[in-house]
Amino acid sequence: MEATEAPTTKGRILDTAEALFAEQGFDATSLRSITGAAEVNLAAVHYHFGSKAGLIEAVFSRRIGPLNARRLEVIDALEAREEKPTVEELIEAFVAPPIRAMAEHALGGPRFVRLLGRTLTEPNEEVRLILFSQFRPLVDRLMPAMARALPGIDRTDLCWRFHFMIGAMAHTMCDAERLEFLSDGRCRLDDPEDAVRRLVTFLAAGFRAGEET
Amino acid sequence: MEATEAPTTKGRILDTAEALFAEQGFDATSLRSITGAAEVNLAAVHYHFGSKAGLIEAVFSRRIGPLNARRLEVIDALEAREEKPTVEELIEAFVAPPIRAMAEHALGGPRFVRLLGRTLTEPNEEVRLILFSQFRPLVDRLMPAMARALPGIDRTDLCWRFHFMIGAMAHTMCDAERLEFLSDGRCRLDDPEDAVRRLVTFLAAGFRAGEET
DNA sequence: GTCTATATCCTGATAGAC
DNA sequence: GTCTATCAGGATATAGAC
Repeated sequence: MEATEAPTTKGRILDTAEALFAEQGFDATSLRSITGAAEVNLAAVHYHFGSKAGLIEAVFSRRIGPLNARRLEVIDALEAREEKPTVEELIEAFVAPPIRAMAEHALGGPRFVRLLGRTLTEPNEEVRLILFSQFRPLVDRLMPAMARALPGIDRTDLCWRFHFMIGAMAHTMCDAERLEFLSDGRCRLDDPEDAVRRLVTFLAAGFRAGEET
Repeated sequence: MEATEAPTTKGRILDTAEALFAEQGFDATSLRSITGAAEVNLAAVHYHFGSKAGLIEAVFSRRIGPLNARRLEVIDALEAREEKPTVEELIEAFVAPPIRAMAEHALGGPRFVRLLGRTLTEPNEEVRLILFSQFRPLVDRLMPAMARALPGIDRTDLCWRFHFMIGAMAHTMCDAERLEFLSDGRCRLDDPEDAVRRLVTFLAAGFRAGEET
């Protein structure tokens, strides 16, 4: 599927909805503002997606599949290798794809990444369920691998730390403004590799805390 | 000011709005649903708060003041002491009050904490500004103290790590459900002291990563 | 598939009696 | 301070022509 599907009506709606949802949130974005900006008729939304909820789901499923596929590819490669994957490598496999995607048009760019990050703390029940189901297979692959990489850390701690990791990652994905604010402009999010490196360093140390050596 | 102000109309509106905002978000919560649940007249909202935006601001300012005051108290005590505050102590001063507040009626309990956590990634511009201004003095006290506690970490790294800390904390505050989901029920948020301990351990290790010893 | 026109409902806000 | 009644506008969704 194309990154930007401007030619077709359906694609234009998806692209515009993604952008407006990311900027304003779901409830604050009306179908009228979407169809207006996309220069498409209001009724086209209901024709192609059935309802607003259908459109929201479509916006997510278009991007999350490829994103999680990329993470799983990296994990597969790491586990097929002879040496055991390190904590750093596993964390990077999880954290890097969305952050790198901020610079990649094909995965929705900063617009979608910000939307995804914010949606990780979204109250809307429908949206939660979509994300839960999409993330389940990923968590089921990653958690055991992390456990093997960190034999000194007990399972409960591992879960807590995984939770903290999601929080740090989500916040990095969606709140470049606050980062600039509290660093007085010192830190910026324009170099994804720099951000990934700093995040992985931080998280790996956190995961290793108290490890028996 | 009382924790729950059910007797007065104004207080009932605040309590109910806090609860509904936390469950559904700001846009999805209508004034009618608030006044309905509070068993108060619709017009009372405009009489007491002027507008919906005024109500939102009131919901926050009632709680954030005391919460940040508590953090500053602890930081003051740490800095008045003879020995230099440790990273762990400073992190706890920042992170513990909201997590402990989940068990404290006086600070709004889990309702408000969840609301605050979610609002840290809120797109609504007005709400962002309220939070930014309330957090500025806290950041200005805490960052230099952290820098003194971690002389081996450069300023830019410190800002990034502070950012990661906010993410981990916010996620812990607002997403107990996902924590249970990904831990298959192993981790629960019902013991605040346990959560604080785990979070502080994780974050302190992250902050110390690569420290010159 | 795309359009116009419209149905139906809900939103925040206000005027004015009590 | 609290109420009723209502305004003006925007929301999602749909029916039906082309």
